[in-house]
Amino acid sequence: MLLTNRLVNRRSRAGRDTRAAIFRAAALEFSSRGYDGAATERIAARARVNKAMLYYHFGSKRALYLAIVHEMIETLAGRLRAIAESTEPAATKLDTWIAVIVEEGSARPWFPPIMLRELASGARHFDASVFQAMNGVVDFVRRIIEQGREEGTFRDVDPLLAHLTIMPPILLFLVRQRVVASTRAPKGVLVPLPVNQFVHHMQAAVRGMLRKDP
Amino acid sequence: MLLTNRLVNRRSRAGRDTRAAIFRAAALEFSSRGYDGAATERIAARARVNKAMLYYHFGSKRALYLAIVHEMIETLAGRLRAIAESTEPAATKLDTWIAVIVEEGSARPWFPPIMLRELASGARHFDASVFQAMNGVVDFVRRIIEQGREEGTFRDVDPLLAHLTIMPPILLFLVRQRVVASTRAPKGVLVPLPVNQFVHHMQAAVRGMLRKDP
DNA sequence: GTCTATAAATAGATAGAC
DNA sequence: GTCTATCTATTTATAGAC
Repeated sequence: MLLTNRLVNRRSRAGRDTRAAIFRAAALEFSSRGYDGAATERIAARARVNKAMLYYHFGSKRALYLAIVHEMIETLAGRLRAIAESTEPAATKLDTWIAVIVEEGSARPWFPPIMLRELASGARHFDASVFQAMNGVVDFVRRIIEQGREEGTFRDVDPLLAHLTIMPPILLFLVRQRVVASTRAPKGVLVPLPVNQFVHHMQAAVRGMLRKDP
Repeated sequence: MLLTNRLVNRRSRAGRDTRAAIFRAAALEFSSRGYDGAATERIAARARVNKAMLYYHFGSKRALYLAIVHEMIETLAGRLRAIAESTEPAATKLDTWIAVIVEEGSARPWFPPIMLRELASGARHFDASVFQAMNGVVDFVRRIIEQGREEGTFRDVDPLLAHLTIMPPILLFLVRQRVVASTRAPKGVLVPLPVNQFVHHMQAAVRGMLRKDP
């Protein structure tokens, strides 16, 4: 009786902590090794629990992976939707758009590597809801470009092509940042670049891509 | 004695054919599954030879992988060097630059996925000579931008940032093309895009990024 | 050069005690 | 909820016949 008081919504405090530890450990393991390269053994070790806990809390390696992917995709898509639906000028929206992707990708260091690897493998481990979120994001780009054209500041650019020009450099920059951070005496392609400088560069590049006159 | 006539430079005709078959099969397997996900068993099956042949011809899974990476990086770096060293105007060089990356990436369908996955994992399986080739490529970009500034057509853009804006969209576009090709009733992020349209878009976007006026 | 057979290690997943 | 122990399949790699 007293024991059940320690249960909160079918899951104990310790249970939620363990689940969160596994989630984070798995995110890092998947991000540095990829789905196939990730070992449930190493995930458990990183989370300082036993391998069996992983199956108790998530059911399978695949389900654990999808939990991580869903969380990151839906968080980002939610923030990008808010930008598209705000009342700013289109040009300002795109500046924020870039800053937010960099921000969310930095807050979840596992996001860029996982996303890149999935795209490289034809999104082999994604499910329908992930594609739905991705399609939503392209639709937000479409709406922003349409707004910019109505405001007379943007030229006609295919939204998918625009998206394919904005997102990849950010993902690659962020994975590069992490390689740079763990490299001593970096040079060449691995010289450090401040995040702010990159954001400003991307904002300028995207303005150049959509500018009406040239 | 008659038998040795069939040997060519220490390797028989059949030996070279087998080696090439393994090379190609491995490139496709690595590209769709990644280094860890790739199985030597499946590579051998794709090449229609026995698994032991892979070790006879290449020594190890890692050596086989590096042979593929070296071939693709050095071929591309060679062509990009030729562009940088040509006598065209800088703006023309960048148009060709983009077209050539798309061309080489299309000729070697395994190139974009392998490259993306390596970057996602911090180039874990690369060796020093690969980094050297990558550094060379950034240096070619630097020279082209300097030329454009001397010609008075380019503004001052960090060569590494420029490279990080040009290469990633191309890699992502090419992996996307292959997903699209194997998807029926594609929509949203998976609608087909003609390669020519993408190349023109990228050329315009890069011109916009480097244009002097603003 | 090419094969079959197999060694040795490691993977994902589960049973069952507590 | 958490653990130890273990099952089964698959992995990279090699030995040895031809």
